[in-house]
Amino acid sequence: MRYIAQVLDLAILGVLMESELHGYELRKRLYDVLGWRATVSFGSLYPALNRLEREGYVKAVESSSTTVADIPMTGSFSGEVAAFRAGRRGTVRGPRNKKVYGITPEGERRLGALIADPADDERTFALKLAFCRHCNPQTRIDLLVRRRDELARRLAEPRANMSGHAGGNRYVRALRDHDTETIAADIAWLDGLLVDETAPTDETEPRPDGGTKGQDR
Amino acid sequence: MRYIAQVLDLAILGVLMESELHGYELRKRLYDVLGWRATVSFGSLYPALNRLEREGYVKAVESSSTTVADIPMTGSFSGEVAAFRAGRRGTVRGPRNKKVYGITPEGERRLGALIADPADDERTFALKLAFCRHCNPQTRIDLLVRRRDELARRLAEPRANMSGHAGGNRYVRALRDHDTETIAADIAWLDGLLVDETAPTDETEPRPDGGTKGQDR
DNA sequence: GTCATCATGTAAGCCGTTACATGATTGC
DNA sequence: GCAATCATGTAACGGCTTACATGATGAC
Repeated sequence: MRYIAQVLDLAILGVLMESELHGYELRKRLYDVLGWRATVSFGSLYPALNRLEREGYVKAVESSSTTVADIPMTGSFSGEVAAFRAGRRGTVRGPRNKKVYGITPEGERRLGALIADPADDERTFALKLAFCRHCNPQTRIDLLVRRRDELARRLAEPRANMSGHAGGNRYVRALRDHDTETIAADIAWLDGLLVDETAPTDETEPRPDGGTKGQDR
Repeated sequence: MRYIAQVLDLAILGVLMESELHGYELRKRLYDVLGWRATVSFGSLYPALNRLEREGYVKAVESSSTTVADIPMTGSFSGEVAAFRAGRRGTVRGPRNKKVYGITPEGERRLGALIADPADDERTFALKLAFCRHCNPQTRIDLLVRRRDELARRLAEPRANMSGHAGGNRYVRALRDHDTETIAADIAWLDGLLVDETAPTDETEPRPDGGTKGQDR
């Protein structure tokens, strides 16, 4: 079975959707956005970037104005010389031998497809939600509902009928009870997001009174 | 770096500590105890059992009285014959070609060492807690404190200074806020467990007024 | 000139999965 | 007899990590 929704693809395309970045910076950004949830190592990040480039979803760009912290032209020449010396002439490289990637139109479509793909788990859901503003409202609602249903299913499942035998000790029970509460809270949160989603407010940010977080929690 | 605290070892030794089981049943029990958290596939379970047997932590036992649902002697003979016919004479097998495992004294020590090992993550923590009643109080407290500290660290970390650039959209914010709340709830839960742990109540189960769950949440 | 950090990559291996294969037992 | 379930295993592979290797750049 071929996985469609891979964590790395989602993560990379998602952050590249926001801005052009090179691998090293991309990883940091990913951490900023998703914290401990997405600790991607370089050993998997760089091969993934190369693969995505081969597949045409991202491409190396001149590290131009769009990049966040970009030293305009100082030292750029020596950097280029260094890159030249290093024999890296095949690809587009920036000053510090950086290779800045941008997302292609195909990549954008791919990201949309990844988010829309109904096969999601713990890891992919967070990523999909983080980047779901790039897809249409219905896909977004579907994502939230799907997640909600999955959590509801977990709440409903029998789980540990500890009648009679050892195994139902206090620690297992504590764990199970806490799970139940956490899942219930998650569902409430998702319901809140769904309300926001169906409410016909404009997508622009300000709105001083609580929109995402609010009174129902 | 050699991992000490492997999920499978913890899970297998932990449930075998409760009762003697064969692989198939063990997996179900594991699900009962830990739910979606520990979905171990047979493809990894059986090799792991064999490995643990080689290492002397578990051993095949006569599927005797201790097993939960054990058909005493009916059809047992034909089962043995079948097992004989199947050429399984090397090892101890039950009626349905079952191989029932029990934990050895070395296995118990191993389980204790696994629980005490300070390298824990999301997956191992739950398992350790589930089976921690088999280890001494201080190890248990250490485990809880370690987890608490880790979560507190996550709460404290800067995470997403979204000043200025795209990336701080409402969905990322919703995710981050929800994370914060979940972690805070987890810490409160751990604090509750720690209070229970330090309070000098006996470990026996009854105690009508809330012990594990309580008034502070 | 040297150290920390930035930056990119490769190789090996771990931990686990899915898919497949086999056979026993039970229920109908 | 036949299907569903119980029960155990193997083979292939997938995704990700750690450890290693290389080099550029900036700070001092």
